[in-house]
Amino acid sequence: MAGANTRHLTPVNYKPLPETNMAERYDAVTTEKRWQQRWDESGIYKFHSQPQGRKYYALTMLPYPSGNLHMGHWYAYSPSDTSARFMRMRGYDVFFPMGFDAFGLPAENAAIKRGINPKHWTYSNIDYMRSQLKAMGMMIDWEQQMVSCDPEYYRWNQWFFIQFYKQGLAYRTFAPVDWCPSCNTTLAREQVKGEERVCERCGTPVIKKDLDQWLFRITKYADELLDFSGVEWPERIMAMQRNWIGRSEGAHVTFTTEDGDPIEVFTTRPDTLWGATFMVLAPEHPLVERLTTDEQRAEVEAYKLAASRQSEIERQATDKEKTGVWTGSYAINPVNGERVPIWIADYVLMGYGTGAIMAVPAHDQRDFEFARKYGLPTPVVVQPEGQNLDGATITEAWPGGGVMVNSGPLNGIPAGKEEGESVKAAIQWLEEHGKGRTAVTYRLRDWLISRQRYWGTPIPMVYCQKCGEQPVPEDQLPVELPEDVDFMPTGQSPLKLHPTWRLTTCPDCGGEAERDTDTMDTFVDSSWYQYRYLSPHFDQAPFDPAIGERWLPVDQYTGGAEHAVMHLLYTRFWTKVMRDLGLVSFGEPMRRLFNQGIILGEDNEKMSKSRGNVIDPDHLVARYGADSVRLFMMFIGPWNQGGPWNNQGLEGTVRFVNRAWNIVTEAGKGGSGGDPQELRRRTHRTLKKVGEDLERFAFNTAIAALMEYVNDLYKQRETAVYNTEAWHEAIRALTLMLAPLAPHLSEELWSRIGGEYSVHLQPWPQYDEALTIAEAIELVVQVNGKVRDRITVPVDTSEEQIRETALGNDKVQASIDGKSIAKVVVVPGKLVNIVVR
RNA sequence: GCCGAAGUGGCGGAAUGGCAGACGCUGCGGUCUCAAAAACCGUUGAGGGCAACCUCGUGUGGGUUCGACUCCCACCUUCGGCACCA
Repeated sequence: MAGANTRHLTPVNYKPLPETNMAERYDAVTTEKRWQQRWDESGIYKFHSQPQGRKYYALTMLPYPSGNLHMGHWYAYSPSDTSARFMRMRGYDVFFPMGFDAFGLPAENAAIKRGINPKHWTYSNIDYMRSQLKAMGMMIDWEQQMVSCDPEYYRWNQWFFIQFYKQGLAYRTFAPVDWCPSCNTTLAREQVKGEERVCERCGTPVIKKDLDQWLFRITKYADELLDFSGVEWPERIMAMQRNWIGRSEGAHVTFTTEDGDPIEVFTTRPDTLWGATFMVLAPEHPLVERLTTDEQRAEVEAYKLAASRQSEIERQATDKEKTGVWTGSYAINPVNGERVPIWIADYVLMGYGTGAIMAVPAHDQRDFEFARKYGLPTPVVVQPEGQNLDGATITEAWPGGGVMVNSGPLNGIPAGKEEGESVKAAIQWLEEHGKGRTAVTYRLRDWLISRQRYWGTPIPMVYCQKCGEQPVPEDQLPVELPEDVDFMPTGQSPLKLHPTWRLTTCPDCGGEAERDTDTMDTFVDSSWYQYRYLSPHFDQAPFDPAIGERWLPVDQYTGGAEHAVMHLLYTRFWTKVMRDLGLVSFGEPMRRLFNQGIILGEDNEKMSKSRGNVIDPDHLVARYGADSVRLFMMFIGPWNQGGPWNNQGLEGTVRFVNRAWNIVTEAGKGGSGGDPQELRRRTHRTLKKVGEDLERFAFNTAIAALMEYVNDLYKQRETAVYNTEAWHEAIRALTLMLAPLAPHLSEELWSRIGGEYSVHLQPWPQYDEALTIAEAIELVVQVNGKVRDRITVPVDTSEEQIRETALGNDKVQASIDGKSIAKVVVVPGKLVNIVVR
């Protein structure tokens, strides 16, 4: 760190202020406004399309323009801005852009409820929120802003859609899909949350509908999305994505009905095939119709009807008793030729695997419960070591290991998935006999992107009676949203009800055709916005490749963890497609990710209007200034933990701002005592600590260190070190260290001590390692691990000398009390531990 | 059930093998003031002692170590995600 390029602090710029009797109070509110204006005018945050030196792309999740910045925004943005400023002082050319995720339902709902035009509503919100963001003191170049509802942005959503379509990555299908009855639109599987299966944005339970919908083939990238090599993301997010993708290895096995129809099943335990005594199909399985015998038809139909009427939640309740109905038919177990009855049951889902399973009741708890209920046999084929399970008497399934029994060629092989174990052997046998093959399934579904709403990107497809579906030619993009639309929530896309918009001509034959009237999921907008920031008005491609080459990818992304399996998965997918399209040379959009926690109300509950615990940042800023609010956001605790707001806690950082102001601007009395060298040590130790803490996003401890430092300076000011060079160095260092954390205060202080505009263009002061080392150090002296005394010794004291000093210590002698000394542990710089018996 | 995070004073938290509780809030005492606010100074884990000091203490129980909030094993609790996923 403190190498040849060390920039030592020089106190030359410090001009002592004239002594005044009356201390000037810091007026945060007017000072902040003044500097914000100056920053704007002087363009110190201007983006460089050619980075000056090492580039650092710091990105934070963009807001939805709801019309007001809340505490959550402050909690997300204060530290990310501080970090960006810090990196800039560390010598990087930092790009820290901001934009608006401007498509979405609230705009449309405002139109429905209050008759306001969604576009006007959105843009006036954006104007207001931009002024709020400026009031936070963020380091944003607003020239680089992107707004997703601008045609110049969503034009490229449409362009991407067409590229996806050409690559076979976008396709339309008619299928049962999740529908939110409150938002009146379909949702992607990721956007249905929890056991209650509720809509991600409004919390309403979703229902199933059969609809024609566009999907993106994210499943094609499932395996690649499981690979996180080369990125530094929180373990939690990677685990959630892995979990969501749900890769599961096993085999496809083909059973045959007595009529000769194949039924394919997926299993992770092909080794237990010899213990399969029945099959179960999902009630919706297409073969059920043909398999059902006349005698069983009434019962099967009744069961299917009942299953279809059950809500998804009821059906998927894990604790529900298993139910099912026999179809009347049998299949042949391919490994041993046995006849096994084919049942239908709602615990088998059409949406996973093949919608059909082989049931091995002795080794799968679900199958076991089902078999016991309906009197089906439960033969054991895996015998756990040292036991002798009997299929007739077991009371639960044995899913664990052991040795294969009653399994023909597998007998005697140890059960397991490893090389030389039963699963591999079974797959080999199946492949050799043409009865099955190794297979992988995923829980991940393709990304459904059609939305039956107005305020989004029109899907650039037209439907011609003669030529079928046709993409809109790229030179006709964007397909613009019409403004004269009725916003009645009918459950159909408002665009469908527009008298003329949907009528167009076929790009192929020129005949009459209709546009797709759905719009895209707004998560499409945020899947690639980080690229658009680089050149928000570029009209030849989604972004200017020359700038992209210099600035991409994002070095540090920050945002909430709630996007783990939505936005953060989609944007990884999108980047991989962009790579395959030749637009970028990398496959991961963000090298590092940090998830901030959630700021809570004073009652430790999530802030909400209904709880009445919402704290309005604007009021606080108007009263205390933005710096104090920023500082408190960062001081609460580790950024990734979140935590409760506390109004009195804010007073603490307000006080700190005033104390920092006072120590820099107020003259001290001086006095006797004090050691300039000791002060320099404090200064350089603080520089080291604060720098290291900001580097690792430990804003809370960085601020604590600065508080300690200011407290110390208050004491030092009344000693002879006041107004020495060491003092001036300290004041200057303090001002610079405050710059990323409290940008307005430090700018004002910097100008007061004669610094050249701007403090935000200054390099971060380097500490001098040699100066951080004390001449004398205090060592703890322990006897049997208990602290008995502290001794102060010169830093270069030998171990032998330390040992003797410690042993000679009065208190130590008293504690030893004649016992024999077994061992003396000396840890240089830390302690001495004397072990006695 | 599986995966992940966390458990430390009255509160937010600090310490990643070496002085537990930095820093801040709250409370208590004081300076200033006619008074209050602000500001400043002191104090604030529990128990004991007139005192110097002593004992206990980081969810629980074990273990490793000269030494454990920190590492290992088992468990408890809370939060987040997933889940009849075959």
